[in-house]
Amino acid sequence: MSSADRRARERQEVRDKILNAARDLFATQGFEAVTLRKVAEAIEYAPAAIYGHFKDKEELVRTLCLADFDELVRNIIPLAEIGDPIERIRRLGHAYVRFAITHPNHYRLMFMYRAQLEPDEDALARKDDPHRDGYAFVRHAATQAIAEGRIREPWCDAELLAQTFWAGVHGVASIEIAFKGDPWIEWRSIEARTESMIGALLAGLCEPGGGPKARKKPMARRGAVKARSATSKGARR
Amino acid sequence: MSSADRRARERQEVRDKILNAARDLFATQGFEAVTLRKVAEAIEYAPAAIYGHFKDKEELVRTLCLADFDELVRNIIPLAEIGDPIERIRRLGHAYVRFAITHPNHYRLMFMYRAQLEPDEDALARKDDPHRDGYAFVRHAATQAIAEGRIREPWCDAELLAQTFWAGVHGVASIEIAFKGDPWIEWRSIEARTESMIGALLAGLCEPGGGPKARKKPMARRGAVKARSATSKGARR
DNA sequence: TCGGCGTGTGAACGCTGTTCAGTAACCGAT
DNA sequence: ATCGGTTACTGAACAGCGTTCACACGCCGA
Repeated sequence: MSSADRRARERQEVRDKILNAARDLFATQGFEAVTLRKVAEAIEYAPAAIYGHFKDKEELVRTLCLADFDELVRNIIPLAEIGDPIERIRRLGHAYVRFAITHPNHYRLMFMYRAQLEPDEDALARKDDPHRDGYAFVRHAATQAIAEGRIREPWCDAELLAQTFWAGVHGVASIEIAFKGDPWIEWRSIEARTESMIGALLAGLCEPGGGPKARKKPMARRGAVKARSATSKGARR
Repeated sequence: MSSADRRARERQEVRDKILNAARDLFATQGFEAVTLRKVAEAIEYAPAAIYGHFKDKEELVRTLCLADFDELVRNIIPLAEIGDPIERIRRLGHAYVRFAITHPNHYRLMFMYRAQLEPDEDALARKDDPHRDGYAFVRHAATQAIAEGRIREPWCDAELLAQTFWAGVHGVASIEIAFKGDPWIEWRSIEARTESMIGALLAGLCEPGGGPKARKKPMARRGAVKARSATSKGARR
C-alpha cells in the first residue's frame, strides 16, 4: 500500500503548505490579509484547490487557531513545576500576557475575534487536562490554592477564581493589543500594567500573610497532592 | 439665507438617516451586517449617495462609535455625585460592564475591534474632562483616592491605577462578549464575575481599613461627603 | 489497456467597498 | 426669464472577496 501512503502524505503536505502560507500572511499582515486567493497564490495553486482540504475559510482559520492554543499551552506547561500555586498563578499571568503581546494577531483571533468555533473532537479530548487545556491549568492551581487555605473566603470557588484571574490578564493583554500606541491615554508600560494587575488581584484574592496552611505545610508536592475537594462545587451559578 | 439654511438642514437630515439606519443594522444584526448597500437600501438611496456624506465606510462607523462613547459617558456621569472615590470607582465598574453587556455590538466596536481611529478635533475637545471623557473620570477618582491615602503604595500612580482598574472590568466585559455561552468553560454569572473582579481589585489596591487619611480627615472637601462605607468590604454583595 | 477516483483548474455567481461620468434640481446673478 | 454654477444623487462599472461547479488530468488497481 505504498502508493496510497504516498497519496496521503502528499495530501498532508499540501494541507500543511496551505496552513503555513495562511499562518505567514496572518502573522505578518494580520487577519484581514488572509484571503483564500492570497493563500492560493502563495502556494501556487488555484483558489478553489483549498476547498479540497478545508470545508471553508472558517475551518482553515479555526485550524490555525487550534494550533495557536497548543502553542500557548506549550508556553505555560513548564510552570507546572512550580509547587506554590499562588506563585504559579503569578508566573502564569506574566507568561499569558507575554504570549499575547508577542503573538498579537494570534491572540486577537483566539480571544478577541472568537469566530464562535464549536469544539471538534480533537479539542474536546484535551479539555480539563491541565497539560493541554490552559483554562484547566489555572483552575487546577486555583483549586490547589483554595485547598491550601490561601484564598480569602469570597473567592473560594475555583471556577470563579480562575475566571476572575483570567479576565484580569486578558484585560491587560487585549487592551494592549487593541489600543497599542493610542495617544489618548498616557499609557504605563505593558510590564508595569501586567505586574499591577497580577499584584492587585493576588493581593485582593489571597489570605493576608500567606494563609494558614502556608505556614503549616510549606512544601506542597505538586505531583501527588492533587488536592481534591474544597471547590464548593457545582452550586453558585 | 433661508434657502441655504434649508439646504444645510436637509443635508443633515439625510446624514442622520444614514447614521440611524446603520445604527439599526449594527445593533440588531451585528457589525458584519452593516453594508453600505443595506444602509442605502434602508434609506432608499443609491449606495453611492452615502459617499456624499461620509468619506468611506470607516468614517461612518467611526461616527457611530463616537456617539456610543457619548452614551457610555452619559451612563457614568451620574456617579460623579458619589463623594467617596472608592465607592465611585466600584459603581463605575459595575456601570461599565452593564453598558458592555447591554450594548455588546457597540462595545465590540469601541474596545475590541478598534478600527484605529485617530481622534478628530471634536474628540480632542472633550479629552481630560471627567464629564465627557470616561477615562478621565476614572483617573480623577483615582487621583482623589490616592490623595486621601486610600491606596496602597505600589499603586499610588493615578494613571497606573486607572489603567489597572479599567483593564480589569474590560477583561470581564470583553470575555463575556467574546465567549458568551461557550460550553468549554463552566461560567459563573456575569454579575458574579463582575463583582469578583471589582471586589478583588479594590481589596488589593486599597489600604486596609480605609487608609490613614480616611480616619484622620474624613471630610474631603468636595461638597457633601457621602458614604465612604463599604470600601474595604471585599467582594460579598 | 482500460476505467474510476482523487486532485486541481477556470470560469462563473453573488456579494463587498468604492469610483466616476452623467443628470437633475436648485439658486444667485444677469 | 434665462443662464451658469453648485450640489445631491444615480447607474454602471471595477476590483476584490468567498464559494461553487463542470471539467480535465494523472495515477492506480483491475
